[in-house]
Amino acid sequence: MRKTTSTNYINATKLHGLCDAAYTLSQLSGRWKLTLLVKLGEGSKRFSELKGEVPAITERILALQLKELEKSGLISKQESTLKKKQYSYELSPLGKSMDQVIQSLSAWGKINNLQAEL
Amino acid sequence: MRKTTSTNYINATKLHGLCDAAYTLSQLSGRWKLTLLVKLGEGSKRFSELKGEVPAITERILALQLKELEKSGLISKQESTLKKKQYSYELSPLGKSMDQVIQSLSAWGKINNLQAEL
DNA sequence: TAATGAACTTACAAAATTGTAAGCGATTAG
DNA sequence: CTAATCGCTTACAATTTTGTAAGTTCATTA
Repeated sequence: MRKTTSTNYINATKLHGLCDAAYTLSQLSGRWKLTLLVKLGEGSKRFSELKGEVPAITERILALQLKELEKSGLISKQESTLKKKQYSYELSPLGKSMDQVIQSLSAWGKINNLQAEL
Repeated sequence: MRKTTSTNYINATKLHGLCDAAYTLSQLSGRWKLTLLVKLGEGSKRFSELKGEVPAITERILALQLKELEKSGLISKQESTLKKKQYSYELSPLGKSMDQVIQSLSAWGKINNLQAEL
């Protein structure tokens, strides 16, 4: 939980007021969020599928990041109509509207991320 | 300084290997970096000008973020030809190549950052 | 019905980032 | 010559993020 009285928190808020780009970035901040959005861009997936596609993430962090993405409205969680207690995650319309942003980020990375040549 | 043996560090590296977008994001991570790039997109500026335009940042953090941006090659630091010990910062070609990314981030924020309506 | 697996949660610890306060050397203004 | 300003740096503390390890609940499988 964040302390809403800390300078840190207050600064973040101020920043979002004066820089739209920084606001967008804040919605994506968290080690794995962007990658999760990319994966969910391929279609809806279950918790364990995501865990499988991003092996290094721990269950705790995966749950945490999914919850935050849900809270910011970028993804939604659905319960299967067939089986109870079986969920899947998918991009919400807001999440889909990030498409252009994600494309740009990927494109720049593709050109400049030399490490990815491995 | 980052500990290159920590799981945290190793995970970041792995992630950049499997997601270009995440790599790009990592170049922008740091509370104020993106906003500094936006400001420098308007033209080259001096340390104190940047401090003036982003009041909440402290000198320590400003120096830190500028140094990191320089190290990742997104900006460059020039000494004035007229006066010694007077520097200015500007976007490097690599920094300018971020233009499309920054545009997307700004555009999405403009639409979705309700807080900016203040 | 006991065992298994999915999707988490909890308590804790380590690491990373950000902020506070003060100071310092060079240069410039007075 | 002296004081003020610029562009930092240092030592330290608070905050935030990320990871470890273990446990829980419900539902399906054997």
